[in-house]
Amino acid sequence: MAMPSPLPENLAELIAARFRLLSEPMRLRIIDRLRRDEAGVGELAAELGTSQQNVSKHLQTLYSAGVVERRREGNSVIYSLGDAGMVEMCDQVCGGMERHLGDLTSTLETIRRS
Amino acid sequence: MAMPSPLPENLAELIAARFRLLSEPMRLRIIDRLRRDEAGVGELAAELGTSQQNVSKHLQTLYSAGVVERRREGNSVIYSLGDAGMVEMCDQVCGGMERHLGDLTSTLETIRRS
DNA sequence: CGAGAAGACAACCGGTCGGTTGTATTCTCC
DNA sequence: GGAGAATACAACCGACCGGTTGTCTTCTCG
Repeated sequence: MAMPSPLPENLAELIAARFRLLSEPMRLRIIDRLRRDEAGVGELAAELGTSQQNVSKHLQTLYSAGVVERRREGNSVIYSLGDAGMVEMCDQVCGGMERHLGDLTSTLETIRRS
Repeated sequence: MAMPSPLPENLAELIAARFRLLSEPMRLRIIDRLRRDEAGVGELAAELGTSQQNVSKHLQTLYSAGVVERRREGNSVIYSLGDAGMVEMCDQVCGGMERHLGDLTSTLETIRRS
């Protein structure tokens, strides 16, 4: 897919919003967990070591963006990944970091430059 | 590249920081502009319709993360892209949006769900 | 050397957002 | 129907961050 050039402001905002979804560690960890298997809110909260409310809030964000699907099962709500593209992006950014000579080097580099 | 699972907190933060770089419209527009050709700070500011200070600040951010290279040329400082992976990520997120039935539909969907 | 151009740096402000706390809603089971 | 479990919703707070304003440094050129 070709990006229009110069990138219009409104399109830039749409793309930025997409990246912003993945710019929070907790959301990345939720996606990573759902990548292996669907799960309920309480289950996610327990495994990720945070509150039910926090997980619920992030799941709302991801659901509004279409990243995640949900389905009611008895008293629970089961969430699962609904957008394979997001997982691909996670993998790609990992590749990008590998290209930067590993996490440690990248981190040290950031510190050195700041 | 395989992602470790479950995703450790510190690695999640590194990845999130990477995505956060691309989560701002102005930074995306700077990258998009540099994609075609290298440019100086004032040049970028004029073309993108913002202040010299603002562009300079964003360029510092991108430089610290290794996304952008710089070189002195007389009285100017010329910036250019130094990380091809970032451009690939921009293209991929565009593909993801196309998968969502286009920008308009995606936007309407977001509004409807909020 | 003095003037002016180009860019970097610092302080500040207002909005956004992640996390917490408290509560409302919805379902199950007895 | 009542109790309790699972989840969503709302209000709040503190931190972070984008943009602006002001200034300092560095370079060029006459």
